[in-house]
Amino acid sequence: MNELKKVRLEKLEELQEMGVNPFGSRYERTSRAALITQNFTELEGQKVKIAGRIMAKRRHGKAGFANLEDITGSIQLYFRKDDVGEEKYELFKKLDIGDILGIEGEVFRTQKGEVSVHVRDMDYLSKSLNPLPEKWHGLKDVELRYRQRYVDLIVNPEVKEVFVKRSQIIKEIRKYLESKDFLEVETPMMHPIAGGAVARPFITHHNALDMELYLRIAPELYLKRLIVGGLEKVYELNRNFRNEGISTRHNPEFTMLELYQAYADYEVMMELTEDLISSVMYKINGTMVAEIEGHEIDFTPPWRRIPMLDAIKEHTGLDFMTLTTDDQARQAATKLGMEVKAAATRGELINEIFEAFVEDKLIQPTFIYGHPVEISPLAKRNAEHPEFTDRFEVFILQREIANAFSELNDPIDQKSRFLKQVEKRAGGDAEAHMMDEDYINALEYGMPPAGGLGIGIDRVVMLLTNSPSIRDVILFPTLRRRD
RNA sequence: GGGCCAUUAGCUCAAUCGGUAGAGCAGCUGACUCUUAAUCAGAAGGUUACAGGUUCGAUUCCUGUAUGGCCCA
Repeated sequence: MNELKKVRLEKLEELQEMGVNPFGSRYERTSRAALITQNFTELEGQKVKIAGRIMAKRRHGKAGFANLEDITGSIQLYFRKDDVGEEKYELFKKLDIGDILGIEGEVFRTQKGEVSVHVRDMDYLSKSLNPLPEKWHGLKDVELRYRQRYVDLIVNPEVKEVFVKRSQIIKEIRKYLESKDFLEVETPMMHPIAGGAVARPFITHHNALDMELYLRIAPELYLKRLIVGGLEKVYELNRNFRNEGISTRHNPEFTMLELYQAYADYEVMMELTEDLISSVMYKINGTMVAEIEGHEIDFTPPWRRIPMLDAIKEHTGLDFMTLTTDDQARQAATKLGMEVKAAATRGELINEIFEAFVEDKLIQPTFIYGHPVEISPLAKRNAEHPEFTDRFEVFILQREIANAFSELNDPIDQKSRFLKQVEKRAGGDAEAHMMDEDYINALEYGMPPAGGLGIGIDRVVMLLTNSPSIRDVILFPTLRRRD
């Protein structure tokens, strides 16, 4: 144990010897730190009771100052031996930065003009035993910041701001969807069959049922069962789990909004997406244009809409309207310098070329639509070009933000798509879809045509808070355990 | 999974060519009844991530491990 902690433990004992409980209980506050400054004219000379954490202390012999912080901000405290008495002044002298106090005193303004509380009485609410990081530089070590987010939140005010904003963003999304009559539902997080996305799942085990379960990779198939059931407009805003690598844009558990609207299609979803994200942007930041990582991003709708094949043509010169066979596609991809698997299909290569040559060019909000059917096993085929689907993804600042499509409601086509996925799986693709007979069964009862949309909430929060890493918008990001 | 980088006092950071590991903040002792990164004086605080190796001598060079960061897959 380090010296600093020992000193604090000794102080704790001294407090107890003085008859002071270092870990107090309920404290009725009459005001808050920042409110005192805001309402100074009404509060001047009035008695207030506040509580919070001591973040700075300046002592001058028989008087001194401290700063107390609560959720609203900071307020200066003024202690005078003559006013609080010998015993309480001893307590003030023993105060450590980090201690949590209840304070009673009068509001006044110091000679230098700072609104402060002239302390008359103080209660210990919690003695802090661990020393806090430095007041000026805060906590910089990113590993410590993630592992001990509580310390990060205490000393780095901008971190608190990000997570307050995150909460506001999610609240605004819910308000928006409620105003459009969407019903918020909760579907299982533990799935007997992991479906609805291309990803590897986490596996867990139910003891009583002696059954393997998967943490969900997406709620999609359950939400569409509800569309079959007639709920018409549903959404779920909650966690998904994918057993994949960790990066600045990936966390194994992440928050996703999925919504489904009966009798709509992917074009309705485009309108909804740009309206939802831009209006939340405006509500949160008061502007449609944001400077993010050196780029000026304009969220004003309508956003650019461009077919995937046109985007590829724009950035590589390749026209896949004329490259119609798998063979031609493989040759073209090889020419671009890509490593091409012998069995790669045209649709798969279109997707790979898009990811390799187009994605990182997409800065402004852009709808990319018309994805190949091979990589879209749950999306409706395009009426004119059945090898493509009525699907889109939204990219902002090179990041995939949303994914949506007209939902495939033909159970026979869906079954054959599943079978193709099962084949891929058998061929070693751990991300390929599993067969879900019950989902087919649901579709066989008849699912109205519907538009579906998924939005990566963490990535939206990253954009709206100008955070370069997903770990900056997740309170407790996944880390390796440290023993 | 691969590449590069980082790890030094509670925190933020130094340390020349391989030669006794330093500072600021915090903490401790003392002075100070309007300071606000308070000031002044003094003393203290280190398994240099961990395990090896090379060397008379390693924070420094080499190997491995751990954790983290960035990039790539």
